[in-house]
Amino acid sequence: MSRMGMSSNDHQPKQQKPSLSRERVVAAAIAILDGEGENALTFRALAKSLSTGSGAIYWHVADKRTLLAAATEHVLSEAIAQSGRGTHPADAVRDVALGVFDVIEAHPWVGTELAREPWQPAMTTLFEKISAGFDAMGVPRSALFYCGSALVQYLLGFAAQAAAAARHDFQSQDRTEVLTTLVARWTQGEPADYPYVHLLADELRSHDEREAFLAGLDLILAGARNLQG
Amino acid sequence: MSRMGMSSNDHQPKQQKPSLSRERVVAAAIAILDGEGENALTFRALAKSLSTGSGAIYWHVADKRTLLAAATEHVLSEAIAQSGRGTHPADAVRDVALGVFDVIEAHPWVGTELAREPWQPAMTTLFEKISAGFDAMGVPRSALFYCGSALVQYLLGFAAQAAAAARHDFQSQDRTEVLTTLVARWTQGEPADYPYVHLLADELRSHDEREAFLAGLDLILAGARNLQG
DNA sequence: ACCTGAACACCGTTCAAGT
DNA sequence: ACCTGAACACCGTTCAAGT
Repeated sequence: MSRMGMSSNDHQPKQQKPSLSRERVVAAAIAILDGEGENALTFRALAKSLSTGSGAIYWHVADKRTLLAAATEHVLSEAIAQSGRGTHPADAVRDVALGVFDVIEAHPWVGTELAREPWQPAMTTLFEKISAGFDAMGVPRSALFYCGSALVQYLLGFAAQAAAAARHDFQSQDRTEVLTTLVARWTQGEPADYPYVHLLADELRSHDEREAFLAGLDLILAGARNLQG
Repeated sequence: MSRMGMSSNDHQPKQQKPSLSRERVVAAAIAILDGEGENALTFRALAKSLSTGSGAIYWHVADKRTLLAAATEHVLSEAIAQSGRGTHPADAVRDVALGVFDVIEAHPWVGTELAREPWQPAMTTLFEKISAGFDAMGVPRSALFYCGSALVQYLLGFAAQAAAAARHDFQSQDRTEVLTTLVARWTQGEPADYPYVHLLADELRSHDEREAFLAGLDLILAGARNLQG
């Protein structure tokens, strides 16, 4: 018990690089996806950021699809596992959906991945939770499946849209202008034929994303409540 | 035996190949997408099917993203333009959504494309139509945007799921088995923790796709009706 | 068991050269 | 104006060879 101090650290070992592991690979992939965008994730870039060869990565993950799924699972599973609180069942369902909303806002590439591969393991946990919520809300057994599916689809649609928006913003910064140009191109100089689209464009410029998400969610919840007993 | 007519085939004109055009390129792309799947569409395959060089295609379409968008637009726009009939406004909205449903069932790659690039021109027309429907249903102006967005997102989520399912079916034929294995992997031998997921799996095996789609749609319509002034 | 990095089999896209 | 097809700059993935 003598030996105070940092004797174990005295002669610091030469900066030895930590060995690879599946977790480190996934963590590095997430860092690239978050920091440089979806297109920046290549096995070469990943190998460089891990100071290794591109072939080494294949020892820890089967292929790129698996890597993307693992990255998605990593950021999604915890959020979903911890969500679902709320005094009323409908609040619990809202809380689960908002958990996914927040993850996608923070990591838009998760939206892309969910839109391509909806049934990640974490989404199964999500389905379980929201089904339990609908059940507690009094939705009849026979309609549980429809309600759960509808909510998941609403979520996936939001994921797709958010991811596409993030991709576009990534390369042309000016969100408002992009939108105006887009609507103008759509309506091709006949704005009178597309009054609602122009309303959409105005709302898109001013709306609060989270609020709109919740409003859509509430439509489904109201529809589900409508099915009670 | 030796001489059965066929005189109409006498001195056939020399097989002169028709010149390329944007429409022919898009049509050939659709044929490949429908017949051989999304992965089969490459500029080389396209060039071969058109008996030309891969570089020639670039004279008619800017790049692959544009080509995919044009193909999507081609199969989607007509369906959407002709849809929206119905005596009651809600029926009209249903009819528009079902139009997209049918297109995706017939061309699953449209689902993939919509999930990646939601705001194709045809989708703008769709938004216009369903907004008009909600308006006619009595939804207040301030909620039109939410209702339209929610319906579009539900549609996009369905598109993503249908496309993913089609991709999986494409390479492993046995739909039922794929599903069972998937659910088994998700629930990792603790089926008691995932009762609703097992319900989902059972329903997925037996449900009618169109009916489920409509049921989810009606949740949103019911929610919207709930907003009536 | 784990890592290296060159090599392979593709891609989308470009472009000098042809008609 | 339109087409050709080789060439370029990437990819994901493999694999003999190293430790």
